[in-house]
Amino acid sequence: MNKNDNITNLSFDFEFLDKVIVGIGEVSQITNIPTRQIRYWEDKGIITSLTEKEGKNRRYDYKNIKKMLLIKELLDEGYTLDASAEKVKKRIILIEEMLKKLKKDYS
Amino acid sequence: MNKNDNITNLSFDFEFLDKVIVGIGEVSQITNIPTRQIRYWEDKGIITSLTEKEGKNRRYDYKNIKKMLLIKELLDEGYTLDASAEKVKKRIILIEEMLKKLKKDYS
DNA sequence: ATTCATTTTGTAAATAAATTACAATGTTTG
DNA sequence: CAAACATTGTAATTTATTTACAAAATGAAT
Repeated sequence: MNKNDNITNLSFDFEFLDKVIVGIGEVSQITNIPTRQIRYWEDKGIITSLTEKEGKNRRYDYKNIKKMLLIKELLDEGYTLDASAEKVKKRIILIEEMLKKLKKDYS
Repeated sequence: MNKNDNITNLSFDFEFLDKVIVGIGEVSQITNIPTRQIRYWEDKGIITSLTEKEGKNRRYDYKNIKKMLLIKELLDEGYTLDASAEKVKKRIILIEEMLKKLKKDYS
């Protein structure tokens, strides 16, 4: 499969997933997590933003947005924040590996 | 395939593509199109934002970001803005149909 | 039940980003 | 070169975000 097939084959739009970065307000809308809570999680080191590299305001990549969604699910299931974060770590590693692999295969 | 497999199977993270909305600044970073130009295209009716529904500032969904990227490609190939927009319309319809279909199949 | 740690939420003042509406400058083509 | 098309500039205003303080919830253990 070649890069340009991506145009209509969304199943493999990793370029987009890889490029996309989103401000805290939009992340809040996407995930339904209050901005205040997102900042707290970041303060605790559970998620990370691209602030330093990108600008003055927080920017989150796909990996971290996904992380938030997963943590939120586990919180709802009754896990503590730390436990959720720990559990999610493993999944995130899988996601990262898959993204890396797919990036290699389809570019 | 069920909804929760999405967690590690990124090939089918349509939920994300469907939910994601991005501010004009981030769209500009993602696409390398100046914000000024994005606003101009919107003024011309070539792309649309979710401003009215969402808030005071412009928010773009996946479809419109994709549209911008495609238009940009065609502009580089020498098409005029209107011609590019017209050409892209057809591709966008395909993208929309595919998104709709995949949403139905994998949820 | 009260203590204690964890987690979420509130808010004011300052900074950063986006909007609008005006216009100016490029660019292309007949 | 004229004329339509397209991009870019910018000042003043509005909106969003940040930080840093603190106050409430929440929950578990003693």
